[in-house]
Amino acid sequence: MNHSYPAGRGDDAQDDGAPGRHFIPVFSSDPCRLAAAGACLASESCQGPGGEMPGQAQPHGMPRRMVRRGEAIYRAGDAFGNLYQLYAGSVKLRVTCSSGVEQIVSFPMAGALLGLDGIEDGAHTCDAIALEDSVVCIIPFAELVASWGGNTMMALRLNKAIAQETGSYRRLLMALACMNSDERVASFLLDISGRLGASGYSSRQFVLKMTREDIAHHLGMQLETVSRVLGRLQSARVLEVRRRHLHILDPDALRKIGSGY
Amino acid sequence: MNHSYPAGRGDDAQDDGAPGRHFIPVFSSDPCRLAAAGACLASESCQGPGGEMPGQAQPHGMPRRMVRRGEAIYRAGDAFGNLYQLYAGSVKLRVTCSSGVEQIVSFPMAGALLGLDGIEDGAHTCDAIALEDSVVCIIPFAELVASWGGNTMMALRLNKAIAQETGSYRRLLMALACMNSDERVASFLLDISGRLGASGYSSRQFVLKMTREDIAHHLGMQLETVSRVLGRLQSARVLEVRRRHLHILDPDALRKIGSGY
DNA sequence: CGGGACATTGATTAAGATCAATTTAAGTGG
DNA sequence: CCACTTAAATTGATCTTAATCAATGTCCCG
Repeated sequence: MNHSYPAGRGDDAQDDGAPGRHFIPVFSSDPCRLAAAGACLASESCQGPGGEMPGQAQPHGMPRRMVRRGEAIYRAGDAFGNLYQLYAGSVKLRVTCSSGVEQIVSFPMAGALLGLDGIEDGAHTCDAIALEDSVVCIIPFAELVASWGGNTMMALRLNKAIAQETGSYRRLLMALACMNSDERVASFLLDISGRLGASGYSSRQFVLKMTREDIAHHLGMQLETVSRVLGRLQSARVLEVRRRHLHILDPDALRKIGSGY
Repeated sequence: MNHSYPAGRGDDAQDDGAPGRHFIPVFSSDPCRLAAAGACLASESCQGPGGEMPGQAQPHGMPRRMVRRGEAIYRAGDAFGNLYQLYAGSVKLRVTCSSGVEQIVSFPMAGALLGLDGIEDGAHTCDAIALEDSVVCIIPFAELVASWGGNTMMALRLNKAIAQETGSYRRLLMALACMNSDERVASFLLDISGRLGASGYSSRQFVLKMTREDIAHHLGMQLETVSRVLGRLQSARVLEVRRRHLHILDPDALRKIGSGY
């Protein structure tokens, strides 16, 4: 019962090949991990080690912007001009439909490319709201395209990025269409866990940056239901939940639940 | 009560600027309407009037393929090599998840570009199943990319096509997350109606090419529920339903329901 | 040390799933 | 062309899940 906060204290350093980073910092001080993944669209020269986190540094030659918790990076209706690479922090992408109901379409984390929703017809359709103080690299779209200079590979890279977004929507679609609330929450947690793990954080212990209401609006359910499911998973000794602090006790059980028993 | 089948007999020829085509033929004999819309990716030369429908003609210089009802154009797991432009007919895009539950992610109609789900990681993730005898233009992806020859405009056109697919998934997502079954069915019918209207068919009277089960699997509900909703809409004099034959009596009422009253 | 946002928990209700039985239409082959 | 076969659709009865309404608890921030 005597939890050692802050959560993220890794008892799973053997988790995967990632560096043992046991705390989840508010600000990441990594070099652009997109460059490492070959996924950085900004420029080929984005390869510097740059381990420091200077307030206004521009390792890509691209401007950065700091966004405080709750602030928008862009809003639905804004003219599409830039893509944004989320350098540090986390974000919710929200669509508000005419009747005022809101849906969270995704929770991008550090490394994600934001703003693709503006490509369809020149205006953004989502609000991108920071869930914590965050930093984005601003990538002017016109410059990006110009920088390709007829290099088809670069164009295909963007294609793939958009297609990946499509794919993630398709997966969420499946969840909403065919899963019950337990399954939805389980697969949501596994998604978060997996992405944190892939970024080198603990995939077993972490802090949710979003409210229960955000999760509910993401999974197409009510916040009370989210709370109840978490409670149930805790009773079943699959999770340990303390507010936003989450500890996955039994990943296998969670996976089983997430894929429909 | 004495319906004049086949449905599609337009009592709404004034519907929009489209040519008065009152029956829905199994085979369309239109020229590539994608060329007209500037959306044909296959080639710039795809502009011929070509009103005839020769079995193996290749107006794009691209091969065509005929698919019979129930056949797959491609299947999940197939290596991604081609895009397909649906020249005539209609299709369901189906994802089957590990637990065997299936979800219909979309119902592409004539003009649609198929196969984009393969771009993400080189293999298709959906089955594309013909709902009726259909014809597709096969567009080898490598050739398509090669044909751009450094022309960024063409790359951007494909970007936009993928982004549109993303957008349509986002809209379906909203429907599944925030709408009740009446609203879902109404907005589904409006979508079909709108797309038929945009293609020059009657947007008021048409034949659904898919089963109730397909619709249910698209909207995340049970086929019985689809049937009941249609029954209710019929009682409310919003629709006239006869099996697959559908007549929208009160489009305004349907729109109201579709957007949450 | 409050004050307010966020979260949990309980009781009740309603929407849709599920189970089950017909009904209807569309092919199919004699 | 008609009887037969089968897939699809409708309809009814019941049950389950999650929504809704409401109260209370807890933590974080100033």
